[in-house]
Amino acid sequence: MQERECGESAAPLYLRVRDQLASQIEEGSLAPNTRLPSERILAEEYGTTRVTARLALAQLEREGRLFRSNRRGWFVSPPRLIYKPAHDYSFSDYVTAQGRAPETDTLGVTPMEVSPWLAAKTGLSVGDPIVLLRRRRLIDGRPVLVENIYLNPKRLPNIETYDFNRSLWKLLREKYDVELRQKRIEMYPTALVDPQASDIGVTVGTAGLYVTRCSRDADGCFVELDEEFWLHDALSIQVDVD
Amino acid sequence: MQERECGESAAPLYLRVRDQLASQIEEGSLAPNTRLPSERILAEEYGTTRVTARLALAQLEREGRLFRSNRRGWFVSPPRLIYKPAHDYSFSDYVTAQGRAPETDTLGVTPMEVSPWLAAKTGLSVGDPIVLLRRRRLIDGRPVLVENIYLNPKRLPNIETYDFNRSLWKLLREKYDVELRQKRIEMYPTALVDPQASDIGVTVGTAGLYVTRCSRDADGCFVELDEEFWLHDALSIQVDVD
DNA sequence: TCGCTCAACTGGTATAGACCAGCTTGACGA
DNA sequence: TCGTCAAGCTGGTCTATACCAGTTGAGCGA
Repeated sequence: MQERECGESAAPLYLRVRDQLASQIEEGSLAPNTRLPSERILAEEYGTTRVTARLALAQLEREGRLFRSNRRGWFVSPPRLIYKPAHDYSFSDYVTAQGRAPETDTLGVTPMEVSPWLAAKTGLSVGDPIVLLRRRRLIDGRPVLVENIYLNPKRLPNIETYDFNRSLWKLLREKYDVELRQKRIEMYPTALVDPQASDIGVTVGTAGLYVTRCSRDADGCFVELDEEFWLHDALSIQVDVD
Repeated sequence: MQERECGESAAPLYLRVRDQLASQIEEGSLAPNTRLPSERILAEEYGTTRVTARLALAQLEREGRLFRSNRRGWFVSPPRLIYKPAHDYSFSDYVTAQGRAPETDTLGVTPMEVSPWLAAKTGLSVGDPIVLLRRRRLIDGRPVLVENIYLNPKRLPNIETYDFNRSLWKLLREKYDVELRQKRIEMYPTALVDPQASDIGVTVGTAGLYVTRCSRDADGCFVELDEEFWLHDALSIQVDVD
């Protein structure tokens, strides 16, 4: 939208380094998913120390232009995925539609009991049975989110026996004849902490977006509650109303 | 949602400092808007250096639990404002409804011409007249967002002559008989840069949320495009669909 | 050819200082 | 009483260095 106007040498050194890297990204000499030179080399190139180079890199990371892969290096962020949480598209479908390659790992399926927090969100009673499904999703080989999905076994009997590496939405429709209505979506930016950070393979404190969706069927019966922990630079949310 | 399980001394020092501060915030001994001891004093208390203390503080800032006021110190973040961008509530009304005190500053009103970027968003033609309104909004005295509002003077003649410190939404309804339909909302987390960062009074690189809304009236005529730059810890987005 | 080991690299964490710029506060003077 | 100004505080930026932990890739041996 708007670009910083300042190019003065009055700006702090780390922001001048940021500006030079940013313009290389914009002009395309650093393509998406390209790995940058190491912090030590960058520091030397710009005649400064690693601490200052890291400030510049961290600034670009906060802006969503760079990401890091644990102890492997810094990379140029690919474009954000357009994500419409109000729609029922499957992850695979809309990632594919945007020319990217989706993958899904199931991290675990755990039958458990409804906690007070879950009860408040879903309308179920504390102690009711619930099934927790944890998945990790990748785009072009990069993990971009993990999700906790709480499924209502009353509405979805034997749900834990299916294969969750395919589209859950298609599963619900085909096997349980569920048509989702009412959906409440909440989201806010926050930092990723463990266990989500290590599931995604990023440092604790990496910026993220927390998204939660509570879905009910046409009768108002609770079907599933979804908690998603996204990397902050991986998505752009889009919602149409009216 | 989920809390870190680790309390082992194996964790990095800056995360152990983070944990101690975080539990003080949770148990309430550090109330919202309380100022923390200075970085130098915290470093001494925890037997470490300022750099490490700053790592812990920055981590809590990323999580949305602390915020800083330029060269004044670190403060405990108040609860997030529940924000429903799909609704037409006025900022003042929903801030007040949540027991907080809203304020609005008008930063400027500028007639200008539609840029290519704006043309793509609005459907207007490049070079058409448009009015840019820039405002800053505060909650309990803390600036939490700045916004650029692009108003269509064809639909809203003489719009630049009104007082913008009151609700724009009420103004449109009362003076122009506008009833907004169709609304396209997009948002993504990013870092705040100048000029938004200095308008809000935070350091360049502070985490933010970019929200844009494009509104049309019942005839599909473009009314206004809104770009909002929020502090990331100030809000929680809520959208209901179907 | 295949698998393993290990050295060299990466970023992650941490110390110990330094100086600068903006804010706050209190003493002082009009 | 009120405004001014300077001292002392705050965080913001920066240097120089050190060691640790996970990744990578080259080279060796079976």
